[in-house]
Amino acid sequence: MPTPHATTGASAASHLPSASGIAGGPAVPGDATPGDPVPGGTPPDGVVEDRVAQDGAGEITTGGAPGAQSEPASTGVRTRSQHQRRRRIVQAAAALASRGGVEAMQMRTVAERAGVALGTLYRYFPSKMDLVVAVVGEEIDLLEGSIERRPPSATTAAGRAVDVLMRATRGLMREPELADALIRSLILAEVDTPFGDRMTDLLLRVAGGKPSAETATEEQYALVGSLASIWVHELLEILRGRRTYEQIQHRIEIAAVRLLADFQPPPSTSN
Amino acid sequence: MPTPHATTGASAASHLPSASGIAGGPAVPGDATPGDPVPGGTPPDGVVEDRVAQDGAGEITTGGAPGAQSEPASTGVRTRSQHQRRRRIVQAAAALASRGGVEAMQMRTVAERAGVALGTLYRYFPSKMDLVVAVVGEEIDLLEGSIERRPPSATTAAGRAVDVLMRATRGLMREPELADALIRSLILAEVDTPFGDRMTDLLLRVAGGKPSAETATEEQYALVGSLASIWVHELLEILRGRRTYEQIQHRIEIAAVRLLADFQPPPSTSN
DNA sequence: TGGAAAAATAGAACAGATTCTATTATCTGC
DNA sequence: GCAGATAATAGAATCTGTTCTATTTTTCCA
Repeated sequence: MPTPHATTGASAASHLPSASGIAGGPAVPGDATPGDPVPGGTPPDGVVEDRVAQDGAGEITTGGAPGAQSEPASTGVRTRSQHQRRRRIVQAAAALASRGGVEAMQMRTVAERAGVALGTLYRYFPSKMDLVVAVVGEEIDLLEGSIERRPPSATTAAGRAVDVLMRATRGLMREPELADALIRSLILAEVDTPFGDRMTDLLLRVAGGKPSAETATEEQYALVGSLASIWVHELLEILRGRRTYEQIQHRIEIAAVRLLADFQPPPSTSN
Repeated sequence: MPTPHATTGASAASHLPSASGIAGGPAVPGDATPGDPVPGGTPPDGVVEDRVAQDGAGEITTGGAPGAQSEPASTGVRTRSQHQRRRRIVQAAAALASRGGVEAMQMRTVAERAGVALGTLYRYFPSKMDLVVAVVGEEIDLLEGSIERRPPSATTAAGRAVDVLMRATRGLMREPELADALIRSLILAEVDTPFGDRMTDLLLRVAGGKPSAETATEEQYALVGSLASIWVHELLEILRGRRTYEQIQHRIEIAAVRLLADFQPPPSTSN
């Protein structure tokens, strides 16, 4: 059995071959035969199609990410190739996770696929978890983009929230293995999970209507946060094969209607 | 850094030395110098005081727990010593986790402490996760016992639910390391998490007032389940040091009031 | 342009979970 | 009381995350 270690994973239902992105992003060519070292040069091209090729929030500027003491040398030099390297790493990681889940996303393998040394990979991402977080970050970026392009239109806050959550759910479920890996890993992470929080902000935006912070009462924030945690839980349940989309949607609706009851009804009848 | 591996853990606030149990159970003598093989015979006595010495739901009857094919030999023989062995294992695991968290709960160490061979440990618990699940099971047993002895008295369903959840929270927080280890592990487990589900049932009981199943509408079950998932999430947040008891209580109250709004108000003015 | 600093690299090394093997102990049915 | 089965044991071995070292590249500045 090639499935040891703590974070055992994936027991999801089906697992479609390609297509990735929490918001229905591009597809994953995914086929490049595994064992394929790619030593020093010749970095593998587009393991994951494109997946919003933005330069995520990098860490490695020059001063060193881990616990380096050397002067932070403000010169954000070498940034170009570093960004590319970072991208290649994240893409390789995502591609690997899309298939075998976290288990397949082994550090050594990611390094190989990305064409970097193991040590380099660790310089960019101090731990596997950090890598996972990075991958998730990209996924969420995709979702936010999707929401912006096609904002939820329901007339009630609950309706809009459910819309967003179900959209996110379907997006994630396109790659059950990846979703499983990411979600579980994030829950464990001690790092500020960009998942729950970003999701909460996103929900607050669509539910409250106003993106401003003043609209967000402490209480509203708590309520939306609760809804987000319920969603995460349901996501885990569907991954465990204990829920269907309908059940999830139903449950989230039930909870959303009560939790977001007194949020300003429709964003406005005009818009 | 002695903190490698995926499931990095514990970043909790304080960590009192002894006392264990989600419901404020007995204390943990915990001190028996670690390295102490205890080869074949002489099993170590009471690593963890007593911790509800019930014979949990064992698995190893004789037919083998894993994926054995041999006839299930109904003869539940050797069960006596096996139960004891199982108990010693779980106790050793709990004791170790009470201190260093999951990290300290190393399979080799647990085996040593329990006085069994590594292979035997794996025969009883196919993976570390299974062991964690077993430990959690005992913790929940303690909570249920506590609830039975001193049932929540609030007049509203929400009030009673909050009472139970906060009691559970405080109980778990007595051993942040253990709590952290257990909760995180469970969330990951593919096995039917005895955590969320058992907690949900417990909540449904105190909230709905009636333990019968007919009272539990599909919807009520969903609502209580949602509350449970919110609680788990808050638990993780407090473990991450991002919440105080007050905040958790406040958030849970906010959610409970709305989610359990139309549950039968007081269980009865009499009682 | 020369060289020091920062990055990368290859690859060994280490740690802990899980597996496997050979051997011994304990039962169970007869 | 014995033979075959099942459990348990000791300990080596495997696997993967993480760390460490020596060396080479790359980048940048005086």
